[in-house]
Parts: sequence; C-alpha cells; structure tokens
Amino acid sequence: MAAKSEGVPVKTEAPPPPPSRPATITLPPRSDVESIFRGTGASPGPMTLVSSFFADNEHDSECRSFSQLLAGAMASPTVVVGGSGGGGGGEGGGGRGFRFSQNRPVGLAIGGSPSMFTVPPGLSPASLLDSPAFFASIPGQFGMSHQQALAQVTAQAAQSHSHMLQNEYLSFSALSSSIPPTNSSVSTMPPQQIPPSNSETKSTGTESLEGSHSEQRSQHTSLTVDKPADDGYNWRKYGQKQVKGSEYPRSYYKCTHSNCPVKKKVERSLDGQVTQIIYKGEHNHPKPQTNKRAKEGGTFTGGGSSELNGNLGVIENFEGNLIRSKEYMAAHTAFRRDHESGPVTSEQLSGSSDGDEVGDAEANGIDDEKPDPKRRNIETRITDPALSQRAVTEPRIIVQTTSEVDLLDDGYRWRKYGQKVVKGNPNPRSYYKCTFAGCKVRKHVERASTDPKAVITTYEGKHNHDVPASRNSSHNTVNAVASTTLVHPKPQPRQSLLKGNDYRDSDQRPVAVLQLKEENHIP
DNA sequence: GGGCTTTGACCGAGA
DNA sequence: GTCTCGGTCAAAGCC
Repeated sequence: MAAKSEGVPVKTEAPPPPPSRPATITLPPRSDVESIFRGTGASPGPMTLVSSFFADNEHDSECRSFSQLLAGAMASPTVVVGGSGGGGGGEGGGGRGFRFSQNRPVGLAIGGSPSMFTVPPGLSPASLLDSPAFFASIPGQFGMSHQQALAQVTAQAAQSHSHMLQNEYLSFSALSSSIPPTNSSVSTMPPQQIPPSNSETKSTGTESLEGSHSEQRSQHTSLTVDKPADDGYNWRKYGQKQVKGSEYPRSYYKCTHSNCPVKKKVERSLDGQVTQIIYKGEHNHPKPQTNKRAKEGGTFTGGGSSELNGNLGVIENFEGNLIRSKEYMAAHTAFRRDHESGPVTSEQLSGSSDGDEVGDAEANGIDDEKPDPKRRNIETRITDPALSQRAVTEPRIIVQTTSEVDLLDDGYRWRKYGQKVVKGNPNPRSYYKCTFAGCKVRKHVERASTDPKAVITTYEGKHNHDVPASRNSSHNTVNAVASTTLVHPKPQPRQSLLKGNDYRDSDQRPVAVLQLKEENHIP
C-alpha cells in the first residue's frame, strides 16, 4: 500500500511499513469495553454508546475518538483514521500512525472540513451504508437524518461489538502495541479475520470461531456470490448493466417486500468485491423478522458464509457492522464539525442518549441535523474504487462531509456530462467530470427528492493536476477541507493543503468516497 | 412451481 | 433528430 496519501489526506507519522495484510485486531480488555455496553445493564441507547466511547477520551490519552478506536484496533496498513487529524494512522495505514485524534477526541473533524478515514482491507464500503440502521430500516424512521443514522449505526456497533467480545475471537496484533491494551479502543479486525457478523442472522458468535483465519481467507473467493448484502431485507436482482466509467458491472436490486420502493445498485469488481452501493428509497415496512437467506443459510460455518455475510465484499460480518458504525460516526462527526467552530468534545458527541438526536444536534449547533422527515428518498452512496482495484489489500473508505460551496465549486473545473431523473426523485442526479485534460476524476451530485438541500456528492478518482490557479483561492473545497481535516489540526489555506493530500492521489490509491452533504443553499 | 438470476432489449432523459 | 447512457423490463433458465 502506497505510503503516499493518495487522495486520502492522511497524515502519517513515520508510519511503519504496512503489513502485507491487515494485521489484527486489538481487543480491548473486556472489562473496559464491556463496561461500555453493560454499564447500566441495559442496552445503551445509540447516543449513550457514543458517549461511552468518547467518555474515555477524557481519561485515556490514547485511542480516544471513535475512529481512533477503530484505527487503533486495526493497526493495519489500511486502517487510517481520520486522516489528518493527526495522522490517523497514516495512510496506508499504518496503524501505528493512528494518532489522528489522540489529543482530539473527535479528531475526525476539523472545523469546516470533511473528514476521511479508511477502513481495513476487505471491509466492504458498502457495508457502511448497507446497514439497515444506516438506511433507516427502522419502521417509521425511513430516511433518517445523519444523526438518526448515526444513532442507529452506533447502536449497531454496540451490538456487533458485544458479539465480538463474546466470541473473544479477536487477538491482539503486533501493531496493537501502539495502543495500550488497557485503553477502551474498539476492537476491529480485517475482514478476512472477521467472523460472520449479521447480528440478526447469526445464531451465536461461537461459530465464527470455528474457522481459522486462513480458512476464512480462503473462503473469500467463495463468498463473492452475486447477492445483495444481508442487511435484514430481502432483495431481488432485477438487472445488471455495465455502466460507462466503471469497469465493473452494476447490479440492480429491489426490495422484495410488496410495494416497497427501495432499490439498491451494487457494483462489484470481478473478484466480487463491492466497489459501490447506492441505496434509493425507503423501506415502507419493518425489517423481515426472519431473513430468508438467514434461514436457509444456516450455513454459518467457519469464516462465515456468504449467505449470511451478504457477499458485500466478503466482509459483511458483525465486525463489519462495527466498523461501519465507526465510519459513519466519523463521517457524522466530521459533518458536524463542518458546521461548527471549535473542537468537538466528547460531550458534544455523546449528546443525549436513546436517540435524542435533536438535542444532540442542537448541542452541537447544527440545526440542520435535526431529523428531517423530508429527507427520505435521499440516495446514499458509497463508492469504493479501492475495493475494485485493490480488492482486499487496500480498500479504503473515505467519508467526507463538505460544505455547501463544494457542490459545484470545489476548486476544480467540472463539466457536466450527464443528468438523470430517477424514479421517486424529481430532482436529477448530475454527473460531472473534471475538465482538466487527462484527469478522470468524476463527481456525482444527487439531491434528495423532497429536500433539495440534502445532497450527496460522490467523488471518484484522483486529480492528476493542481487546482486551477484561478480558483486556488476559492472557498472551501472538498480537497481543502479534506486535507485540513486529515492533515492539519486547524484549517489551512486550500492551496497548501492540496499539496499534502487530496483527491489527486485517489487514483494511486483509489478511495471510496461517501460524501454526506448538506447544502445551506442551492447555488 | 415459486422465486430468483441472467441478460438482451427497451425506455427516457440529457447532450 | 440522433446519439449516449443509466435504469428497467421481461423472457428464459436455474435452483
């Protein structure tokens, strides 16, 4: 894995040569972590969980942020949290470089900038958004706001993590040394070593212990079945197409529930790795009590079956859920940071428990974070070129949040090459290409059907050039923001930021980009 | 036989 | 009006 930051604005502090493959997992002492989940003896509310995680920050000098926990735990070459913020780990992960927010509990975000972080190799980028929780799979809460999603994802993380602890499947990695075993870092592991995850489908975590790591790895190929992820819903594939600009085919799925309008598009690399998933719509029904695949697939053996894991890159497992949660958490945090000044404190992150998102949002001064019932059909997308090009070796997910300005003016020049109105969303989804000769970077901008202010922008590729001079001084840009967030403790002038790390490197190290964006106004 | 996947054809929107 | 392209349809085949 290239140590270069390729697009992933990640500061590395003398990152050690990344292991050939994700190292391991850093399993925090049971007592520490469990306390997070068992503190009250009851299931922690989403925000409570978050609070718990960050609460430690105040007392522990290491692995304080959620992302940090992730990165630290991973200590793998691909685990780069927060990018800049400190280096999260350095690109490439140097898990060791994972310092990103040691002194910044919420290092993922830096004012006015998007944040990025990577996930362990093999972790399906799709998994992040494939999570039912992430997508408002909860009856009556479809189209949740960022905070809602965060809350749910967080809860899911707790669930997943709890499972993991039960299995005691994890082991400390060599790199874990960089993270005191006593910290409350959240354990995580490379996909290859992650036991089956779907907490809903798996019976017990013990099964995951049956397979050896090698066995699990060997199963990867067999896990790449062309099926949607097992996110609790049942999907029916209704089409597949080779889309331009993508070397891999895109599969189209519909929720099989009668009258459910939810669809999702999944792009997979030849080896089955999910490179992108786009969800659209909202489920108008509760998650099926018993997932068919789960029932049939009882084949929950060894490293986990594809049936259960959902084939999302072979890494859809309970650990994946945890990671996803963190990813979202990071993204969310970053997002919030984008809208506020000053560092985010653990208190800010924790907010109130049990889904008191509104209060939390307000506490953070983010008005638009309030649950907005109008944001329902927003299409959520995860693009992960890394998975397709680097497969298990160096998948990376960069979650970004940006400010309004970068929607159309992120410093680079874009040419709109396509636009399409999709069913259920009167607002078109627009496609842009960088106009610089030879630059293949693309940008997709989508607006929620009911709330044009809700936009999701997805960047793909890396700019092979500098930001047009005439625009270097322009306001916030994705790159600038990203760089700022990941590399500098404080916002820096765009130009300088672009030097160190920005999307220009994304080609060299394809990155998955999930950009959650909130527009303050429409250009 | 039902449900699902596959896959070529078709449709609609934008350039 | 034509072309391109993403998305969807629907027949055929598979499990």
